[in-house]
Amino acid sequence: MENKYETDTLDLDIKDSLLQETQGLDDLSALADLCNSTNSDFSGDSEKNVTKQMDNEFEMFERTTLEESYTEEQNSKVVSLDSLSGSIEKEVKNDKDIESLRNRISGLAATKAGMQGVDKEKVNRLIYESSKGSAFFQNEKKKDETISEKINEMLQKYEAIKKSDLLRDSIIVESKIKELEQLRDITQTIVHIDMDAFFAAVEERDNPTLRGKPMAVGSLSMLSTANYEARKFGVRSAMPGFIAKKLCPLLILVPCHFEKYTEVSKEVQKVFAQYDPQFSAMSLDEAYLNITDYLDRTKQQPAEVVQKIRNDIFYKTQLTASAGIAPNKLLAKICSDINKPNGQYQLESNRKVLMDFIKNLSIRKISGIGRVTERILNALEIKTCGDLLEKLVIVYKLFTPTSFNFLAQVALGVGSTDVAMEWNRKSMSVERTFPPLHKSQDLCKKLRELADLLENDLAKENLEGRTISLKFKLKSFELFTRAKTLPKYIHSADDLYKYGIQILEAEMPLDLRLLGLRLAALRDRNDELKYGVKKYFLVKEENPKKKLRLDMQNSENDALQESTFNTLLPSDSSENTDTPDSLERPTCLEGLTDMNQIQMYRHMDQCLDQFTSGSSKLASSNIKMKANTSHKDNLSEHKLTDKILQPKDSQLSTSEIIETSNNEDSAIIHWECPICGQKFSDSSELRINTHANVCLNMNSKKKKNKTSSSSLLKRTTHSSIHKKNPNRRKSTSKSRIKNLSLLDFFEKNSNS
DNA sequence: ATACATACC
DNA sequence: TACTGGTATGTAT
Repeated sequence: MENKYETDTLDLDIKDSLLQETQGLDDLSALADLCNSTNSDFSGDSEKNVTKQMDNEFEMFERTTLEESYTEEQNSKVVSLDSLSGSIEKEVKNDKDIESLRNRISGLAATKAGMQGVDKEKVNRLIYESSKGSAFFQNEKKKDETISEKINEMLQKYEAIKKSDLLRDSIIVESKIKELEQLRDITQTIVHIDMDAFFAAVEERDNPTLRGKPMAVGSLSMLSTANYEARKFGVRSAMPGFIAKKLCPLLILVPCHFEKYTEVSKEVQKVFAQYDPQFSAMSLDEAYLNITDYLDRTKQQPAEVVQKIRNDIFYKTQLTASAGIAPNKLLAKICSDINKPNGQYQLESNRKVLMDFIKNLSIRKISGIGRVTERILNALEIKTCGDLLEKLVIVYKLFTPTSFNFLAQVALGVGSTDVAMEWNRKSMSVERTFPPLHKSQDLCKKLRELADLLENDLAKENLEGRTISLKFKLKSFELFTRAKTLPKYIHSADDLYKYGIQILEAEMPLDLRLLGLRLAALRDRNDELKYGVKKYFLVKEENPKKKLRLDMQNSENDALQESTFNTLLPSDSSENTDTPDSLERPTCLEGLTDMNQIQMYRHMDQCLDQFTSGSSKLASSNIKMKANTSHKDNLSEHKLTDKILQPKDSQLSTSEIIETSNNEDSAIIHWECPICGQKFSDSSELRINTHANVCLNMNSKKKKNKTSSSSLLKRTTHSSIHKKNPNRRKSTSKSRIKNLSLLDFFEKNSNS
């Protein structure tokens, strides 16, 4: 069977060349990006050594060659970019890029061992032809150049730093290392389990005809996963099917059956649950388990337990899995790859063993270090975790604190053992690629489809959100996002469309190949009921017209809030003795019922519509349709958010609304806006916050002067040591933000 | 808060 | 002909 696909010779050649040039992996760069821009495996697997090496081999070719050409191009940029590109153009014939790409990949991969200096001409041709033929390639190339620039900047810094005195920094880094050593926990037994070529394996299982043949799950546009036969040809996950077909003409494409994989995944996860009920699934085919308890209970060895898990999986699903056993997630993940497929690897829970293990480990193996970071680190001559440890001072000087923290942990093989952490979602989105569209009508239709899809998904989890964002991918593959935080929570397709279209229209005309719609700042739709208005407002008992007051301290504490509700509040009043007039404005909190809600809602909607639709008119940025305009031109145009939000005459319109809708007879007044004085008969948190936000936006834009309070909202750059996800419930942090912005407003008022 | 980039599967 | 889709997070402004 193998002969049929002529894999034998290829195999050998590749193995040979790999042995001779293992360090070829060190030269990394772009073409991998070009052929594989979005990362890696869907059903995340690489394979057993031989095939794995083959993958690497292809990558190696792609990367080294492009690296060279880019470097060359960049160097010559200094001299004369025009002359160079001109010469390339003359030099190169317009063969079909398809053909040449195939030739290069298969041909050069097979002869890699001897092809050192061979190919500059060929490579130039490849770039030229691909550039000419494919917007995708062009875009990737541009991205790559941006990275190269960044790297150059960094290297310049590096030169400067090398000369400086690093003693102080070394001490800091040393203490950081000590700190991490203290933190190191090797008492846990963490397992990372990863199904082998998951999607493909399921398809093979259900259709044995496919076995032994190169096969991939996906379409001509994109593959999810390839089986091991296919991988021998260089076919990989996240590769477009039409390229895979060129690498391997006999490749069988099987369409994706996601529901089926989900079903199988459930079976697999049942097995996981028996060994660790708290296991965390990273995707359909992959999970972390902490089997420490299980080992204690059953007095078994890790390796035998993991073997059992894998047996169970096979028994239940007829599918194989690979596993890594290690003292933390970072290491377990790496280990699961070592004896893949259908194998496992245990890393002893011993500091020395583990340090030796990572010493020569390519940084790229670490989850979280992708090709960009890899390139950057490589530029600093950091290729392994050992290098990383050695050069940690440099890393400290050149990277942000967050990145340094992460890399320091990597360098020491320190990782989280926290498998049970619950997850909660922060956003929900849908996006679709289509043949480029430019007619606004068509685009609107697409948006509508997305809105319907998203509404559906949101409903499944009973979510609503107030930050809506659109994603645009131009025909040229350039990517843009536009987001807007609304003054109210939304979830319906109508609302998603209504607000989405405003953003979309503001950017037209567009020539898009993809449109995406996302909703963030989510909360459960019941939260509005659960965390009622009392949280934000406290009442001064002795005052007949009760006072409104911000409650920052108690916003998260229902019990406390309950108890203080009928008292005047503020424990923090001492520090806020300078409270502005606005706080003294009488606000009625009597009878927290929801009378006249319909009218209220109508009013708010009008108010909001006024607010938001006024904004879209002002927006006029156009995402460029042609490659003529430069990216930077574009960037400057993006800064129109302020304009969008500028209320201008919205003050007027609001008061108009007040007058029209605030019918004296009908409304029982429950509260009065401390900002604009508007009276409301509704008491729900959402309405009040919604209104407050509108007012805040209007008023804060009116006053241009910034106040000290804005520093409250500023992020602190030097943040936590270990960026562990605190996983707070959403509404908590959000309440805080709201309170802050309200406070912000009041302080501004007091200052003016 | 927004835009964009990187990363993961 | 044809280069994904969903989510999180880091970085810069």
